[in-house]
Amino acid sequence: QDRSHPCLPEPCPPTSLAQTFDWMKVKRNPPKTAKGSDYGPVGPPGAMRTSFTTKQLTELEKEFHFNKYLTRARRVEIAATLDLNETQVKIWFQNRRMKQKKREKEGLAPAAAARAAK
Amino acid sequence: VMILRSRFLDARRKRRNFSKQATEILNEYFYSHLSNPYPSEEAKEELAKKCSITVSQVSNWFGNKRIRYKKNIGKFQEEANLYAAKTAVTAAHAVAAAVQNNQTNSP
DNA sequence: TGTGCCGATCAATCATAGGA
DNA sequence: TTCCTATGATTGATCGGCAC
Repeated sequence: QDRSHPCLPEPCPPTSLAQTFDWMKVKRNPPKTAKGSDYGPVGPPGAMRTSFTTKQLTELEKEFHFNKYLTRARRVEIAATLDLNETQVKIWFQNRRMKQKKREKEGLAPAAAARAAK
Repeated sequence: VMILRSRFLDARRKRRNFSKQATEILNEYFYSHLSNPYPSEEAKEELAKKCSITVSQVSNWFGNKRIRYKKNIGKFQEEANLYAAKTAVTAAHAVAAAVQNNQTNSP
């Protein structure tokens, strides 16, 4: 919770006509990716964006091909096998489903667009 | 190290910059809605059509624009004033046309 | 009251395009 | 060609809302 420093100047250019709207102040909470166990070296506070390994991504893709949705049991199993949080696995599947939907959508639009363009 | 991930799986990242006119249209929308630059799905579709790009690309453009704008507002000041002036002129013309039209068709 | 999903978005990063 | 900045795309994770 140290993101909001109490002494930030935040000066506005003199001849600035543009205002500072709320959307420009939006700040998200940092990822709370604390592994199941613990870590000693570094990584004390919250955490950072996890970078999945090729192996983890390959296994996740393989599983996704088999099942678009996971059961609690399967999620636990995969998380343990790939050394990830259950949440990370859950979120990965969620994002993967959205990605799939987006691709299907984009995969049909071009055809229609090409037809409409003629 | 193993960060070599995408090197393999992302050969598709062959991007092309949008046309100058497309960028012009997107910027006009962005700066004329600077108080809330979040186009609705319908607005995105309309922009996509005008710019000849996909709705996803419009979303990407606004996402990148918002983040980069607030990251360094000063850097975009010049651009912001440029488009603000442009839309102001457009608005003025619209008003003038409206007045003209009102005088012509006043029952 | 708690959990998962959706849709949108954020934020950091990747990789290329473009200019000096 | 080399170096640096601008920019489109990708993606792990967050936010608000909804359903159960």
